Amino acid sequence: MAEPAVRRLRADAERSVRVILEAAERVLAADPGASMEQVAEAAGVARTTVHRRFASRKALIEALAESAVRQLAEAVEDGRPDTAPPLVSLHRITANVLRIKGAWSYALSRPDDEGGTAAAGWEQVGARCLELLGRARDEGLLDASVDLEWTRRVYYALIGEALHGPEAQQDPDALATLVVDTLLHGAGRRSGVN
Amino acid sequence: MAEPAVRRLRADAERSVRVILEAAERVLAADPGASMEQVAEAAGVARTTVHRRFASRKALIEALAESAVRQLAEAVEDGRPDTAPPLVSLHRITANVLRIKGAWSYALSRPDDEGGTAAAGWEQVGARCLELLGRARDEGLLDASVDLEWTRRVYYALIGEALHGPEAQQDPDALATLVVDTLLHGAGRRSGVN
DNA sequence: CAAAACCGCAACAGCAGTGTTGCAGATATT
DNA sequence: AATATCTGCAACACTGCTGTTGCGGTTTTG
Repeated sequence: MAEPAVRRLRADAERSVRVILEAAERVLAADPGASMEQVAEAAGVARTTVHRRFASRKALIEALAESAVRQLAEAVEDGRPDTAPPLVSLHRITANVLRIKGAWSYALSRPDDEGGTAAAGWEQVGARCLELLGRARDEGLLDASVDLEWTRRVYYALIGEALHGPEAQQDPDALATLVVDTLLHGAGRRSGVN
Repeated sequence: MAEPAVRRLRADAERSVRVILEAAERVLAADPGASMEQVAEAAGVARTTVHRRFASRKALIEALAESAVRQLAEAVEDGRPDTAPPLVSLHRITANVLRIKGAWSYALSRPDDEGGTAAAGWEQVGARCLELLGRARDEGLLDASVDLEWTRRVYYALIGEALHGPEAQQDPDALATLVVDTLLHGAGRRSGVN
């Protein structure tokens, strides 16, 4: 079952796939409507080669999303969301995800695509995130009255926002601190309570 | 100066413009790559009529953005951002903006378009928002150490997020409360301090 | 009511993007 | 070294969207 259904690709072909996916990310992030031609050019490859590796434009984008969401899921798991203390895990995951999402911003920009292999990955990430937030709430890190779904969406939005402005230049840990801090305390006045 | 450079449109033509803009919002919100044909059909109008009123696809989208941003600016001003108490103004503006942005989500989805008439409107809205937040900080509503730019972007993101999920069905005031509350306090545990 | 403006309809030209095929030469695999 | 695979290139058909023009009929305006 672990063996691929199709015969394994030759080394250079596999490299082409990688290069094309990376180029697609760059080009489509700059212009979501960009053509296969532009992707091919950015990859330093002929347009026909792109079509050889990916049956259609749709297939390319789906493959891109799947590749990225796999890395994202890995980034989440690396933060040990179900064993480490919630605050620690939250910080680690945030830093990891910021790194991945910075590199694959386009590929990860359509979580709700319906009917793709990537959808499953998104559900896993979403579930893990909810578990973590639930644990955080149980341990008193989050207010008992918060809506976890809403909190998760706010968390996603903060991550997305942190990657856009000038602060995106900061090192990942500082950024993660900003995101987590904002998520937990907002912008209101601190009452000396940490 | 106040008189239009072009001769005033006939009543039915002006109505066409409005109908087309509303249809464009609906159609493009569902699919940003939708064709003029689809817009025309949704508006109950021939495709050529769309082209008669808007020189090009680009012009249509620009007009749509401008119309929406004008309403947005109005919604902000209605909240009296520079006279009312910050918290009151913040709540009112949030409710107003949620209403407008709910109706024109596509038209308002590209604040940084560069080189359009709408850009000026966006700058005005952004400036007003910053002023308000600055006043809120001066009066102790926001923490003295917060970055106003970051706070503003978080505010925008929260508004955008509030319009997507299930909570979007709630009445505008409850929604505004959720947004403002999250902005000020985040999701962390409340320390009994209001 | 008469002029002007607007609309729908049909037809057209043009263009850009997609996806396919065939072949000759380069590259990896055994 | 022999074979299978991959690539670039050129060409092609096809589709869908844009933008334009002209005309006959309708609606607003003054």
